[in-house]
Amino acid sequence: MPEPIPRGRPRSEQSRRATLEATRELLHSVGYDRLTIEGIASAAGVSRQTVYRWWRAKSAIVAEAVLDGVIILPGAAAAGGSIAGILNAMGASLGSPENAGLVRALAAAAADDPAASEALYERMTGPTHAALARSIADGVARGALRPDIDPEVAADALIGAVLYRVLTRQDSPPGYGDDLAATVLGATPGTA
Amino acid sequence: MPEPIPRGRPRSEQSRRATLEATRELLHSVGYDRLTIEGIASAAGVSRQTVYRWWRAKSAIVAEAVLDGVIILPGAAAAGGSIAGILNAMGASLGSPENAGLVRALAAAAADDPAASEALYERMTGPTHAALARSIADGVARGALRPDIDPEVAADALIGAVLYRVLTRQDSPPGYGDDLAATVLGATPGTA
Amino acid sequence: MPEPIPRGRPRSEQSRRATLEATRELLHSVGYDRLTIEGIASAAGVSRQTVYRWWRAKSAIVAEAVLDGVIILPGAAAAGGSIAGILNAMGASLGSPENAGLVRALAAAAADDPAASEALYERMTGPTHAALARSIADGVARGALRPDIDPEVAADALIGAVLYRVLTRQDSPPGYGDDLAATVLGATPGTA
Amino acid sequence: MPEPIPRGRPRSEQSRRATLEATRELLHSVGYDRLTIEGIASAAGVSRQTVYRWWRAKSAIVAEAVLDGVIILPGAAAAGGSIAGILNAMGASLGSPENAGLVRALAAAAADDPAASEALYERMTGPTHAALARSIADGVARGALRPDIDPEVAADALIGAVLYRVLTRQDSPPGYGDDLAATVLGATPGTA
DNA sequence: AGCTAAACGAGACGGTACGTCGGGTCTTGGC
DNA sequence: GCCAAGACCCGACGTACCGTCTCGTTTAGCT
Repeated sequence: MPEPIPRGRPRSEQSRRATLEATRELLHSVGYDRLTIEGIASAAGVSRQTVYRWWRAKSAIVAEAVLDGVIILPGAAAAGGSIAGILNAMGASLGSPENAGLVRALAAAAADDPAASEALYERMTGPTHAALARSIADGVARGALRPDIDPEVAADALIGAVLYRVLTRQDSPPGYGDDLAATVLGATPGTA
Repeated sequence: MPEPIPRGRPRSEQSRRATLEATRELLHSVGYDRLTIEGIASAAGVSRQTVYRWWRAKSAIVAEAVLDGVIILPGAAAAGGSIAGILNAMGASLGSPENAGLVRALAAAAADDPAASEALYERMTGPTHAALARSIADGVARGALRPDIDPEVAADALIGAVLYRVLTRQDSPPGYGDDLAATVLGATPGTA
Repeated sequence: MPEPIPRGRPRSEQSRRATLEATRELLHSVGYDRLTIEGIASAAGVSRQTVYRWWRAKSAIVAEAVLDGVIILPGAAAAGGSIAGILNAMGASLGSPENAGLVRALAAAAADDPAASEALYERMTGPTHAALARSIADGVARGALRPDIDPEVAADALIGAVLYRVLTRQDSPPGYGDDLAATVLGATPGTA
Repeated sequence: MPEPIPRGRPRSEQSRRATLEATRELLHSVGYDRLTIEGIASAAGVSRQTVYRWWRAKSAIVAEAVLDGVIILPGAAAAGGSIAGILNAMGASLGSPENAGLVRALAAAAADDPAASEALYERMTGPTHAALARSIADGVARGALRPDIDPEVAADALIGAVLYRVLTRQDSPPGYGDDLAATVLGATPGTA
């Protein structure tokens, strides 16, 4: 049994949560570049040492916050829905300035650290990507979508388009999700 | 005449270039997060004060380096080519690890500062986007592409797909540009 | 009976000794300033908490180590001998660099904390001082020493001279004890 | 000329003085052990970095404060006076609790760092020692003092006696200087 | 040629955050 | 109730950069 007997004072789950939530809060308000471990600790009411005990860098805290579901972005949550449903959920929520800022912060975290990048992929874009690809593959199989569509690549394009607009700070108009689906898949929302 | 008569010692163009080039170099080697003004100045053989005299923040230096063409990414350069040509140029060059790193650094800069974001858009993705949209619109007008394609949105999707793969650190296989064009536009490279 | 019945696990004498001996060791090797409770505990193979349970500060540990005889300096031990004998024993042993370092460490401890100071006085310099004063008083009474000598003050001067040379890091030459006795008491070693 | 041309912003003499004076103040109030660079900087109204730029350790600051005359102890100042005059000046001033505390702090600094030790010797005890030795040698030569007195050793004994009483926290009674001179030199104050 | 004015290098300054060390306190489980 | 283990908050350490501020020096255009 490789399970080590726990010794000493157990780790405070409350401190862990407070740290992750403070990180989310600060990511919202100041972005990734101005996010500091000092600031996280003080906002969480936790000592700096405790933060350093459990995380090696600010990107690692962001990664865990994402993996833990403390930071949630819509899209993945709508994984069970239709293609246009997912896209509209993404577009709508990312349209709000605060969520757009959070996405940019997460992109910066991903750019900074491969581990954070992987965490983000695993928890946020990955599931959405998979859901989209599955729906598209299904549509292709049913003959409802063009046969020359590669579902994986199409999912890249759908997610990428939204990401591109957020990073370049272009608002996505209300019906953007529908337009995107129509353009990429050659499908009106209702048909897919 | 709002043009002020230049007095005193003129600004050193050499210092300006050295600063921008050192910035490009460091963006390559350490990324945006670990880029420091101190480091730029010392790598450029320029005093810190001179950097601060001309730029307000590191993101501003990055922005000017981009606007000035000191930092160049392929894609925009291939603006005159065919759709698949542009995509393959982007995909190929971004496939190389060093360029991918540079793209991630620029994405972080864009996430950090709206001004840098705008500069990047104006000089890097914007022209590519416009070229793609023009070519696509042309194809649609000629009847070579599906009529339900919105050229602007399609260009978002094409660029976004590549960006998405770079940010999530997924290598794009050799023929990815072709696949992408086929999937989004329903066109084989040769026909567009 | 004010003697409380001891309950629970008795205090570990081994931990106590190990702590005091580790303290002596570290006082030797790093001095008082760089002496840490953390270091003592780990060198003694004892938990930090156990140290804190029994001592309030590092100076208290030093004090107890002295009182307990774990730290011994010559001089007091030679209390039964002649004046010159005591002085030469002090001079000789303090002449060795390691003992001189220890004396400086103890002086720093004494400077830091009145309680440590008192412990040192009680166990180390006090007995030596008393022995010297007694011998001197005896010599004065016997007419072997000048009558205008105040034995207490003379003892201050003898001990102080050695201490002064150690603190200012001046080596005491071999015959320094004799010179000192001759100068202060007007006596050649043999006559006292 | 090995004189380097001064470049850049000149060092602030005010910051230097403020640092040294804050050090003296804190040495008085908290002693050497609880003296911190953080505390010095904040008491001096100077940034921590500025302190670190000029001094490598707290003992170095103490040393410079002594060498610079920011910390002054009587004795050396009375170097021109008679033997009993010097001793009484030392005794009287060291008798005051605050000065005694300062002496203990300086002793701890000397114990901590050879460089500080040397500075203290050069500026504080050294001159007093030399003055005493000179006066004593003079007395011996004039026949006013016993011929078997070694002036250097006698000076050790006189200074050492005072130092010993301060370190062991024994108050020196008013006439202690006279007693000391009489005991060590066999001389009443008036005769020397 | 001398004067004026701005850019330049050097480098000190007050700061903020870094990542680490140690100090004391506390909370577990085992003895 | 002692003890090892180890987490906790706190404060200081010494370092790296930040952005600002003098300095003396350099390099132009204008008298």
